[in-house]
Amino acid sequence: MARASTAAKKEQGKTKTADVYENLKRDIVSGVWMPGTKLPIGDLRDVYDVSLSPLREALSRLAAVGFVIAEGQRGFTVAPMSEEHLIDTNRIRTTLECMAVTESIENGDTDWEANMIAAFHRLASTSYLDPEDPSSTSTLWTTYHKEFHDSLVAACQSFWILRFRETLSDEMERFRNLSYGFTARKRSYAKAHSKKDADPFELDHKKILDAALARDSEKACKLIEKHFSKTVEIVLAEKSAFAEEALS
Amino acid sequence: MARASTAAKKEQGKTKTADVYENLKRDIVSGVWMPGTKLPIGDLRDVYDVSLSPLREALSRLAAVGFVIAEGQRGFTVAPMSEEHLIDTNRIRTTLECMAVTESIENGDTDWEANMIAAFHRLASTSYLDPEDPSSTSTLWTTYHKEFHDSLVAACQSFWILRFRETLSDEMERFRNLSYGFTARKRSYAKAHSKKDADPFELDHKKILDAALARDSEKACKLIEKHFSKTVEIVLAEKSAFAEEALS
DNA sequence: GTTGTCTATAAAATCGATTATATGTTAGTT
DNA sequence: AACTAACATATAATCGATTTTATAGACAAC
Repeated sequence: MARASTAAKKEQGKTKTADVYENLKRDIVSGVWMPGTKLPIGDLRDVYDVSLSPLREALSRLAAVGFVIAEGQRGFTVAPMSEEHLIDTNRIRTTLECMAVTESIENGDTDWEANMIAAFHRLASTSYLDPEDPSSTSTLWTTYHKEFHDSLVAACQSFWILRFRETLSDEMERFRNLSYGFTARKRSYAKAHSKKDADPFELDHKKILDAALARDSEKACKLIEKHFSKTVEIVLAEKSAFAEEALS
Repeated sequence: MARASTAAKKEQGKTKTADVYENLKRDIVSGVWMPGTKLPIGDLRDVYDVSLSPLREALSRLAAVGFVIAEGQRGFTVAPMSEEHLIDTNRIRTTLECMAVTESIENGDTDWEANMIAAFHRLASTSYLDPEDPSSTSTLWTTYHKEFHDSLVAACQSFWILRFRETLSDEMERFRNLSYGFTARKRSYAKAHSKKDADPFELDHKKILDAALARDSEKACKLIEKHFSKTVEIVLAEKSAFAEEALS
């Protein structure tokens, strides 16, 4: 069976449900639980070290969001992935993300600008590859990457756009993580560059940042669209883990 | 306390969680549980006649979708409503709905057309007002109304559009149900028309249907946008229940 | 050999009881 | 009177056990 990255790790004030939710989601997005795989609550209970109630609540939430499929009387399954689903996810994500930046650019104040610049700086200063394991992306980079993109849309006022957008961002991250294309790309990238170089997307991010600062929403949207479709192309470039049949 | 419309009513094959989910959602959308209201699990347990587990699972799902707010260690609350939220909901809903019809028009076959026509016919043949209580909308009309709009987008292939769109449709129904404007409108409508007349939106629906059948997506989008904003105007026309402070 | 039914087993769903956390109240201090 | 601390109460969150439902395997009938 797949080895879950996280067992018990409860922060203060949080509820166990919230913890399991985060851990489960992280493990699904990072591919510990593969698409289509059965999620036997008995096993999960042991792995995450909680009782059924918080576990099932977390699974229910994940099912409502779309990362998990809940079938009555037949338990939970990791949401499957496919090429069509990738295309769909990227398409809707792009649309929503463009709406989000556009609004963000309209509403953003100086603090918003400052936070974007700060987020970009953190991202640009972080090694793309994990120093310990140059075949995988640094978790810190992943965090900062997410935070940078979040900072772009932080001034968007729309409750629903932000909510939907986040779901789709996470789903795209799952595709990235399960993509052989990305893995292969990272290997060759590691060979070409020595150590703590800039990441291969840094130029993209810089351009997007500049467009946002220039309040040029049209340009920002176009750049984001390109940035996103580049990702899709890499994912599609090689057969990917999400295309395999689910194994138990 | 508010009187929940439904107690136990379990269909065969379904899980209790799914039942409570549906009943709770219906009661929230129909205003039995008002926006901002606390949802004490102990009380709900009695009202819906289930134990904590399925109840909390249902609440978790509702929280993930956005109809309920879950605060760690402080339980569940009905999602609040406001004018801004109404505007936002309608705006995003309109965008998604237009994408959905456009795609549906691209992909729809003769069956799709037939189902739309059938759904429209059912809707047009149903009295808008409840014969028993002419101050409220007939539940049958509400069902057929939803089914008609669903039929329009039924040929849309996008998983995410359909999913998000449904959430927003339900949220808009909640606004309609809690709107004094709609209530007032229904009263005057009941006076003007005698009995089983066509509903006030029938012309709108007919136009939208025709545009869809003519495969004119641009026109369909415009009509839908108008149709939706008419609803928003009515809701905003008078002070509404969702604008009141939540009472226990 | 295939199909169908029954049984045994495993898994999911649900319950009632327990524990942990928050909230409200009272008493004590300045 | 205002503030704080300790307690009591109410509510939420969690657990372990029970019940229900699905699934796999054996056996019988055709």
